[in-house]
Amino acid sequence: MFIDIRDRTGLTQAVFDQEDCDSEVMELARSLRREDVVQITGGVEPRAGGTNPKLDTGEIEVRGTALTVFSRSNNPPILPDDNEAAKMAEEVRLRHRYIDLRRPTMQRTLQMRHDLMALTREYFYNLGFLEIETPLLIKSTPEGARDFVVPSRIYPGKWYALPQSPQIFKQILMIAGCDRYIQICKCLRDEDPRADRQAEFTQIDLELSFVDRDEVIKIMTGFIRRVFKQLLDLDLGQIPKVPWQLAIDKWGVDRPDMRFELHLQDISEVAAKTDFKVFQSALAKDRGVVKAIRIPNSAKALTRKVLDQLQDTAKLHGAGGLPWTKVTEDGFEGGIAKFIDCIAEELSAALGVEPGDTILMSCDEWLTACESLGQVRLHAARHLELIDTTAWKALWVVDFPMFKWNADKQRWLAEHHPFTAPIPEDIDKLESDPGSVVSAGYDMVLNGSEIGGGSIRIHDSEVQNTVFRVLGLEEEDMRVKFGFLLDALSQGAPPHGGVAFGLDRLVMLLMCTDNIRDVIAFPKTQSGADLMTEAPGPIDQEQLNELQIHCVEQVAAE
RNA sequence: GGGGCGGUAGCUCAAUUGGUUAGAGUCCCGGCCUGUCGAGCCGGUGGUUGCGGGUUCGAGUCCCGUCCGCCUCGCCA
Repeated sequence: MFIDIRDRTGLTQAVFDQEDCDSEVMELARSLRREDVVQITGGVEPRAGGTNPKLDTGEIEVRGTALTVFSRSNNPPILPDDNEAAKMAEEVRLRHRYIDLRRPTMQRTLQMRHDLMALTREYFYNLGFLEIETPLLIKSTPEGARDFVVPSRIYPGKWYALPQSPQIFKQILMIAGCDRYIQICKCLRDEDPRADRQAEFTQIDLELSFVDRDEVIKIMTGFIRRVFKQLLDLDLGQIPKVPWQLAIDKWGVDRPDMRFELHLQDISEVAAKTDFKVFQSALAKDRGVVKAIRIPNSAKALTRKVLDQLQDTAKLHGAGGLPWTKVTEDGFEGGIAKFIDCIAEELSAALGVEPGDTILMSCDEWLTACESLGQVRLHAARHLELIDTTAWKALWVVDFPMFKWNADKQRWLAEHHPFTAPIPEDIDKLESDPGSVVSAGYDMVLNGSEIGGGSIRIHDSEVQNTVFRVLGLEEEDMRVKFGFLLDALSQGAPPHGGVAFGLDRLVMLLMCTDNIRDVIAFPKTQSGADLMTEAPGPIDQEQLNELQIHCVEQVAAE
């Protein structure tokens, strides 16, 4: 009579034999069913009937002499089995989360998440950081994501917001003389979730006084290297700083995946020598460029169908199309070959092509051309399996532009957030030429995923006012919404800066999953529902009355 | 808010041009066997085909609406 017993550390076999225990125990053991909760008393011994190499505990077994049944389980709707779970609809796993979490992988993930949090606190506490909590019920601030909102009972018609991040509070803590702050905190943004994004997520949030960009980067580099060394026994090595402009130029994204090559190259000069209208009209644009990537030995793999899919990718990201050609012994063939034959030699030399290569191109205004081809680069690499999945490539992206122009709203938006400082030499240009101002922000990127970012903040209320003005916030509006911050800044504010790391995404990387729900004990679905508790749910009329909230439209169902 | 894919037994799936009583594996229950560990053999329970309409002699299948899940664009300072 064999029984697999499982706890959070793993699986062990127990055996009940008439030679070891009386018939009552035998009978009770025989009555055991899946997921019953038991206590087994007995000796640990080498297995009598041969070992099982597939189990960590395959060489031993517990020979039961006594048995207590703490609790019986109904027949479980799903099994806590990693292989089963891989095939199962995620919906049913989320509905029965208490069973799904029993799976070995889930237990390991929860352990990993805990280890990361413990390590984080230890690392920063040792550097003199203070863990300080900030409020959950706060004032709604403009800009940024949509706020989750909580009605006030005491002030009918007024609302709290839940924090999108503790940003302003941690800056105020610096002004309050707290020097070094850390918090592992929940952040809430009422935006549609994604595979790697939840409305409710966890941040490793910190802020330091009297630092410059490179000091923050140094501390965080030490942190992330420690994380991977301690949790995965992996040395990330030196972490290079890449200016934003170079990142876009070379990889076509502000979070480059450096685990594979396929760099974007600028072929504007050569392309200008053709009569190809598509190139010519792109080059005629302000900052118009022609970019190309060379994909070695891909002529066969990149079939017409695949190229069409890549073209869809390019179009989705703003390009008009995806000019391409293949390289043969006899020159270019297919795609736009006939338009660029005239520059075949020059272009081949510039790109260093060889027969069997495919050349993919984009042409447009610089940012669009780079970004669309950057996405093509990613998709092509995935399709051709060029990504070294055992590699770990981290970098810092620095020198972001301070603002980006939003054509729809016809105004400047903060690239990072409105409290980010410009680099000192660009302060004069804030109002005269906002588009050229470089910010003191920094993002850490690991394997093409942004895992953290931050900036040196503005610690001068005049500069802060100027930035608000550039962002088109009215003077009066500023007073109402950020008056307390401006007041604080004018009461002696130290230079300060900080960073926030996405805890969930870090655990995703550590556990090698691309599903954020796998690293959160009780996650929500893509429509923000908790399938286990069925939140969000209705509330009593009495509660509504108390809050003086009247629902205009009753929900039809029920 | 837009696009794509999906929803049939507890779970994973099948079901011909619309056609008999919606099947299989697994799980579960019972029996036999058994130092088993992906056990084996025999038998059994289990279904409002997500929901609501419509077309039809007849709908899992076709049409309309709706709900839910996943991926994705917008969005995510």
